[in-house]
Parts: sequence; structure tokens; C-alpha cells
Amino acid sequence: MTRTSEAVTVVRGEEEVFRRTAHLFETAGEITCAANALATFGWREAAGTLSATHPPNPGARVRKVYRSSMLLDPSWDRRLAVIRGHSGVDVRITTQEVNETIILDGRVVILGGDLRAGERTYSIITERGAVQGVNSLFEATWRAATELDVYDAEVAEIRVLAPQVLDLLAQGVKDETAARELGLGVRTYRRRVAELMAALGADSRFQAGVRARELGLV
Amino acid sequence: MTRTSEAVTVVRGEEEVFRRTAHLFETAGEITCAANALATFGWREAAGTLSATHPPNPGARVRKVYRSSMLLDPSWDRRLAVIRGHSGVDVRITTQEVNETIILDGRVVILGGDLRAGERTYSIITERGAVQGVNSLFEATWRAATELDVYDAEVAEIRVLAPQVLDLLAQGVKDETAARELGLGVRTYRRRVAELMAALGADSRFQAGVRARELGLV
DNA sequence: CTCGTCCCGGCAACTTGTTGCCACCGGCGG
DNA sequence: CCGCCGGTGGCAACAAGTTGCCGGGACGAG
Repeated sequence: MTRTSEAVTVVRGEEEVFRRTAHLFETAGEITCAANALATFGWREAAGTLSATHPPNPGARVRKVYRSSMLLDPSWDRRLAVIRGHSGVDVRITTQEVNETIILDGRVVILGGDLRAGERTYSIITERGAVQGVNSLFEATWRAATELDVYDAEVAEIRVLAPQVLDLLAQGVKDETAARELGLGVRTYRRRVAELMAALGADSRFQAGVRARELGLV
Repeated sequence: MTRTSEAVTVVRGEEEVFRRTAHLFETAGEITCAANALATFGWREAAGTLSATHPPNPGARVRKVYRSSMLLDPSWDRRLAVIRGHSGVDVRITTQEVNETIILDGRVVILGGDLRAGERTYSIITERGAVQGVNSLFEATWRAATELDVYDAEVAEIRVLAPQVLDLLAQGVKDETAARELGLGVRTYRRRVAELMAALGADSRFQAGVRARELGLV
């Protein structure tokens, strides 16, 4: 279940990570974190105190980068409210695909890996050089990402039409038809689709379809 | 949970349907059935004896129509073997989208409806006219569908490349690039994509993406 | 009222995807 | 050897999707 080599530990399953790092979270003064899916927002709720919505250390500075597609998730509203309720938690949005990453005090890195047999593999890294490398990458992503409030305002309107657009796309309806259906010009409909694809971080409609389904939006 | 009006009963959840109709399956001499997803192949395994792979009534004539996309499912091979092991079970494949439908002895119809709160709604119909109507529709679908063995032979080759093609599509790779990656001509690559889309019953790549994800192929 | 701003949607240029057509190649039975 | 496949891939015509550009209408501030 566990494989260790020097300063890198590979573990399987969130619970295992939780057990091994809980003490680090409790004392950490700075937690930075990147995530693709809502479910990993500070691990799952069930994990309890580890949730970043209830940072173990009240004084900790928490920074989080989310993938933009999450703003399309129906449950996002509630999450957003929770996040806003906490000061000291700084959230940004990126359109890039990001690996699940947690950095504690710039000293310990937890990297999410592949899913295997239903469980995700995590690497816990303490090796100085590796940690610095990851840190640097994270900072780059952080700088490129946009402030939550800004982003949220930008896409607020998209969210109104998104469900309908997604529905039409999922039905395999042609743009021409779909636009008429929604009472929009074809140009505008395509604008919506483009925004949607951007939000999903998709390069092609196929990919957008996959991601939309992944998020349960269709 | 349950709503009844004359000869139509609406129930929620497979278990409920199972409880109400188990006795019908046991005595039925003719079971016809259409399904979209493998999971509904004679209900879920857990439901036990109701599985059509173990028809309650050994002498029953069983006819099943599956959506073609199921042949792309990795677990299909095993299923296929099981099906082949049973005589009296006649399977056909359609490229059409089919609602989940079960007809017992041409007298009782079970129709799968929408998902609501995670559970699917089923309508159990005994009203003569309605049953005949459904029966007639099913027969039309049945005639239009192709024999399993025939279809399986046709797509046998597709299945070799399908995973790779799906993977490339899911990555948002352009046809040009993807074709080179696979050592194919662009024309041939697109032929594969077209076959894939046909197998998935998709009219657009977006839809194909959704379905592929639905089936867990990506 | 006028100006600025924002969004819509038509137009157009371009890219990407879809499909039929056909020449080409390798195998296989006559 | 020959002709008959079945699959391949280039070509081309067309359909669909993508994007910049711009005129025009709505709406609020000045």
C-alpha cells in the first residue's frame, strides 16, 4: 500500500494521506492548494477537520487555485458562500488543467497522481529541491490565475444560459437550430459555446462533452 | 413514492420495480427488453435472480435490444460470453437511442423514465391498448436492429483502435496530429472517428464526448 | 439629449470536420 | 498469372465551427 524512497512517500487513498499529514495541517502557517474537482476542496467533508473551509490553524494563510470549470457546477454557489465567509482564504481561478497539489509552509508537497483501482495515488514530498520546484510552478500558476471575485463576476451571466446550451449540444443539435431554439443569433450562440468551452478548458467540442459529463452538467 | 392511475403504476427505483414484478418474470414465457446501458442488463446483478442472464423461467423466450455503444464497453466481452452461453436468449443491436423497456408476454410493459434524485422512475403498464402500442414500437425497433453476431463481427476491428482514438479526442488533439500519432492517414483517422460516433449513436463530437464519458471509455 | 459602454448579431475569412470518389496496394482463390 | 476483394489514404467539395470586425440598439451617466 505504501512505497517510500528517501524523501518521497507514495500512498493510496485520501484517508491515508489524511492520517499521515493531519499534524502538518494543524501547525501549518501557509497552505497553498490546487484542485480540479470540487470534491477535493480541502479533501472530502467526511475527513472532517481537514477541510480548508475550516482551516485547522485559524491564523493560516490559505491560497487555493481551482479549475474554472468548477464555476459551472451547480453546487458551486453554496461553496462560494462558504469560502467568502472565511477571511484568510484566497481563491483564484485558472483555465489550465491543474494537478491536485498541496504545499505546506513551502516545505512539504502533496501531489495527486493517477487513479488506480478507484483510489487516487498521492505523493508526499519533503525533499528540498523538489519542493522548491513545485513551489515555483505553483507560484507561476497562481500569478496567471484570476481572483475569484473577478472571475465569478465575469462568468455570472454565462451560468444563466449554460445549462440550456449544454443540453442542446448534448442532443447533437446543430448550431443553427440551437440558436433559433434559444432565440439567439448564431453568432451569439457560438459565443456562448466558446465561453463554455473556455470555462471547461476544452480545446474541442469532444473534449468539452467529456468534461461536461465529468462534471455531471449534462 | 408510488403513484397509480388505472392501469399505470409509477414507481421509483429498481428495487421497487423488482419487488412488484418478480412474480411476473417467474412465469413469463416471453420477455422482450431494450436497454441503453449495460448496468440495466436484466437489472443489476445485486437484484439477483431477476438477471436475464439467468432467466427465471428456463423455457422463456428472451429478446433483447441493446444500444450499439455498449459494444465499446470494456466489460462487454465477458457479458457477451455469458449471453452466448444461454440458448433462448436472442440479442440484437441498434444504433438508435432506446428507452429502457421491458415487455412481458405482450401483456405488461415496464418503461424506464427520467432519473430523479438519483433514482430512475419506472412506469408499469397493463392497459391493453398502451401495451399493444409499445409492443408495436418494440417490434419495429427489433426488426431494424441487427443480429448480435453480425454486428459484433462488424465492429470487432473498430474496438482495436477505439481506445486510442478516444484518448486522443479526449485530449483535444486535432485530427491532423492524432492521425500522425497513430500512423494513419487523416482520412482513415476520420473514418475511425466516424465509426466511433456511429457506434456511440452521436450526431456531433460533443455528443460523442458526453456518451464516451458516460460509458467510462475515457 | 448626447455620449460612452455593453451586448447582440450579421458578415466574412479561416479552420476544422464530414463524406464521396477513386486510385493504389496486398492478399486470395481461380 | 489474373481478377476480385477489402482496407487505405489523397483529393475535393461541402458542412460545421471559430473568430475578428463592425454597425446598431439599449441603457445609464452626465
